[in-house]
Parts: sequence; C-alpha cells; structure tokens
Amino acid sequence: MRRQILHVDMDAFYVAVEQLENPALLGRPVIVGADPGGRGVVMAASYEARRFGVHSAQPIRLARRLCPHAVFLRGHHAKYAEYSRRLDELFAEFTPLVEMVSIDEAYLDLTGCERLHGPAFRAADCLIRAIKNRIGLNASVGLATSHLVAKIASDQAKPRGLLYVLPGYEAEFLAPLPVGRMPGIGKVTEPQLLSLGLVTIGDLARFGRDRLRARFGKLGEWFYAKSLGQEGETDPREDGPKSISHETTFEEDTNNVEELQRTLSWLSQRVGRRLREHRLFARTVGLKIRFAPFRTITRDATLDEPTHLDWVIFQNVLQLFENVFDPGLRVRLLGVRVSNLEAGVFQRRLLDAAQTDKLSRLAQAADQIRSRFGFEAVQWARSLERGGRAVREGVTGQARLRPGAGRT
DNA sequence: TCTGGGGTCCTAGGACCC
DNA sequence: TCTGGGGTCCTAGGACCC
Repeated sequence: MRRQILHVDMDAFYVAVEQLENPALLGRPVIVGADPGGRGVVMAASYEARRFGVHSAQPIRLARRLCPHAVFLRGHHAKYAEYSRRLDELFAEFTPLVEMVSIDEAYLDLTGCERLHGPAFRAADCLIRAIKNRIGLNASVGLATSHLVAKIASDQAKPRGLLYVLPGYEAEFLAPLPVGRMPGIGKVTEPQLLSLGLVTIGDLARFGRDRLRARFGKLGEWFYAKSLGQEGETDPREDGPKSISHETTFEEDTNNVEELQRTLSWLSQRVGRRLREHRLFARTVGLKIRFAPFRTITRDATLDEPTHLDWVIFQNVLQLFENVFDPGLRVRLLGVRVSNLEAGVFQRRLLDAAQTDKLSRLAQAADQIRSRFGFEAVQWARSLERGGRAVREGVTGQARLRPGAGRT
C-alpha cells in the first residue's frame, strides 16, 4: 500500500497565539522573543514584521532596528504548550498515528484512512479547516508519500496552504528547489554544495551517490537518497529524553567567580529537578562555557554511579569548571547538561547509602515545595548568597577525573 | 547586528581490552 | 617484540532543527 504522510506546520505559531488572544495585534508587525534591548533573539515574527527583514533566530536588537514600530512581546511558553496539546488532540481524531515533532509541527500517517476520510487531500483540507474553526489558528499542510517530501511541501505551501505531491512525482517536485530547502542542509553545508556548483536538489541527484559520498561521507549518501525523495529507514524513536540541559547567557560578560558558581548551582538544581520529574538518573554530567569572544567549550565527566541529585551534579560541574576557568577570560554563557540517562534504581555503595538517601529526600521535599510555590521558593544558600565555599565531602557519585585532565 | 535555549545526531581520536 | 586489529567506552566539538 502506498503511504500517505501529512505534515502540518503552524504559521508563525507563537505570534498567531498572541494575536488570537489579543485581536488588537492582528495585521500589525508583532515580534515574540527576548527583551528587545538585551542579548536574545527573535523566536517568531508575524508576516507583517517579516516584510522588514525580521526572521526567527535573528538577534533581537537587529530586529528592533529593522522594525522599530513592531510590537515586541516576551514568549509565554506554557500557553503555547497548551495550544500544542490541543492540536495534538485534534490530530488524534484523524489518525492514531500522530507524531508531534516539535511544539507546532506534526506528522500524521493517513495510510489506509481513505475509508474513513475519503481521499487524503480531502482529509488534509478538513484538517486545516478544523484547526481554523476549532482552535483559531492557521496551518500549512504538505501531503506526500514520505515524511521528507511532506515536510518540504508544507514549507512550500506556507502560509495557509495545502500542497499535495502526487505519488511518483517526488523527484520532479524536489528537483528545482534550492539545496537549502532540504532539512539537514544548513548555513555551513549549503555554501559547500554551492561551491561545487550544486544549486538545486536536482543537481544533487545528478551529481550522483558516489561523488556525494566521497565528499560528505554518510551525510552525502543521505543527500542523494533525499534528493530523489526516498525515505531513510524510519527510526523506531524510542521515547524519553537523551539529555537534559539548562543554560543561561549573562546580560554582561563576567569573570566574577562567585557569580559564576552561583549560576552553576542554580542550573544544577534546575537540571536535577527535571531529571527527577522524568524519574531518570544520569551517568554523565557536562559543563558548557561560552567565553566573551563566542568561543564555546564543553567538558564531560562520567560518574561511578548514576545520580538524580542536584548536589552531585553541582559538585561535578564545579570540578569541571575549576579545571578550565581562567580569570583572565570573561564568560558569556554557562550551561549544565546531563546525559547517559537511565531509568530506575541503581546499586549504591553501602557506606554512602544513608547520606544519599538523605539528599534524595531533601531534593524531593524541595520539589514538592516548588510544585506549589514555584522554582524560586527553595534555593541552596549557594545560589542566593555571595561568596561562601560549599562543603565538599563524602558525596557519592563524584566523578573520578582521568589522569592528566588538568588540575593539580 | 554581535549571535537564545533546548534538544538530536555525527565524527574523530585516545584509552583500554582481548 | 618495533608492532595487528577489532570492539567499546569516553570525551570534545560541531552541524542542524525549532
């Protein structure tokens, strides 16, 4: 049976939600993003703002310069997540095979649904109307025999469009499009392809599998298959996160050690809390530092045994930090990440069990308070006060640092 | 115009083991 | 011993996506 994959993509999602809740914003240039005077970027721009050259991921200060009369709004993530949940519910009425791939985007597998909905393009039309009538938002839809072609089609259809690529015409549809339209070809790869004279997706197909592989390795093989509209093997996508991270950019670059350590403490607590929410333990703890000239480094430490404790995360991150911190360099961003995640309980060393239990109960008590009063309700002294060295003794799960990893 | 935050996946080299 | 090769784990960095 021929597959029928539908890709739904909401038009200017964050902005559209804001306009729905405040109709006075309709028809105006609206920009959702960070503080327009700060160091953030644009998260979404209305089509009216886009006419001035504003686009997502653009530095927000530039957006303000390009379109000073725009309405600037800070994002409301919880609100967008709620709309996303409602969309998911609506999609589930069309098929049980729904895959939300981001907050405003989903694939619906309509294969074999003709008896229920009629031809797939009619179902797609129904879907667009249902989203408009019942939720109030505009969506664009691509319909094709593969995820990749459906996604590119919905992109071509924007805004408020429906594009159906007939079975057998995938390669013809893709051929004239610029290589940059292909998901996976970004601002680094695109110029490399252009320098080889490969301008359109059709050029990729003609260049051939062998030469693409020679230049780009495994990626090249992907490019070739995709240029013909062929689907890679559909990955089973086992659920659950593979990593959890939090990071923050300072309003001003800093080399103040106390401030940096407080920030690491805060980030460790946020990460620990999310870890416990997912009922996961992490075996690897990572630090990310971006220095003032936008040079970024990362450092990882793998623990003897997995943890879900803020304190253990923090101690290890602190160790990594001390290994690389240079007071002569100002820091722009700090991040804390955990990976190598495992479900369930782990074997504890007997001697440390009592203390680990105590810390675990403490963390859980803090989580409970936070669920009632917000994350800020409970903090370690470390992330509130200036100065003060943390006590560092007998914490289980401390990473053994590899010989030669620095630090005398 | 100096460039967010939260993720995923891939590559490549070194350690270490057999 | 002047030298192998496969497999796995770990780390660092980077491209890319929304």
